[in-house]
This record gives sequence, structure tokens and C-alpha cells, in this order.
Amino acid sequence: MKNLKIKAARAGKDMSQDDLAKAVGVSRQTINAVEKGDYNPSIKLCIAICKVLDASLDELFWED
Amino acid sequence: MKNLKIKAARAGKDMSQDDLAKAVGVSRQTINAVEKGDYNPSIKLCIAICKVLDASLDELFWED
DNA sequence: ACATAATGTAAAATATGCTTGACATTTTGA
DNA sequence: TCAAAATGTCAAGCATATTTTACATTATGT
Repeated sequence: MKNLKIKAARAGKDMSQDDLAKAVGVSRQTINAVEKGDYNPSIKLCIAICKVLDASLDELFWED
Repeated sequence: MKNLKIKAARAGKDMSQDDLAKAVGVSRQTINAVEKGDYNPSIKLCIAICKVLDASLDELFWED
């Protein structure tokens, strides 16, 4: 399922998918896939995304 | 680096590595490796571990 | 001391995260 | 309206998470 929380947090920082990708050191397609939710990123990548977006793991990645 | 938080939470539930592995549906070696910290689990596995151990992602997997 | 459970570790095989490159579509702003 | 930026998506390949099997070591209880 889609992860709209990342998309929202990214919008709050005025960053494009490409900006975020470069900031965390992965490809743009990887960020796109994470937001689209069709796969299962590593915890290391999740933490890197959280740090760039000033959010916690629970805020961005906990599932309801 | 080692993840002693999982080990502690597991001890608090009186579960062996094997118990936790079966509860989350992975091999015992995977749990051992996660606790040993020599690799980088998927967010889905982290969430499964959190649910079994009644903890949050931030409590068990946020790095300091 | 002994048996058993729990843990640490290793090698080979498989599954999948992630990259690179490329192209199509949508959105944004001048 | 038009060009550029942002996003969606696909396929092939590489990197690495995870499994399976197996064995050694360390704890635990009787």
C-alpha cells in the first residue's frame, strides 16, 4: 500500500523525489517505489529517510 | 553494531531467539543476525518483531 | 557430571532490495 | 501554449537479505 506519510513529509520540506534520493544516497526510482509501497525497504534506508525529513520511524513507517 | 534492545525486549517476554523467529516467520539465524547487528533487516521484519515484542520501531530500531 | 536448550557461526543457494538507463505521462510555472 | 521539472513505470543486472543445513560453543537445570 501507498506510503503517503513520506510524500507529505517530503512536501513539507519542499523536496522532490530526486532531492530526497540524493540526500539519502539512493536512486530516484527507489524513493518512488517506497512511496508507491510496492516493496519493503531496509531499516537503514528508512532511518536515513527519517533523518532527512526530521521525522521518526514510527511517524513515517509504522503500519496501522 | 549489536542491538541489545531486541535482546532485552525478548528476555522481557521470556522468548528464545527460536521462539521469536517462529513468531515472526523467519529463521533463527535471521534473528541472531539482527541482534548481532551485522546486517540490515527489512522494515517489514522490524515491524513484525515490534508487534511480537510489544514495542515501537523507535524503541527497538532507532539508532543513536 | 550430565543432558538439553539456547546461542554463535559458516557456506551455499535463493529471494529480493536497489541501481542504471530509458521512455511516457503528469504537473508546474513563465 | 510551451518547455522544463517532477513523477510513474519497465527491464536487466548487481548487491545483499534470508533460508537451509550443519556443527560448535555456551548456558541451564537436575
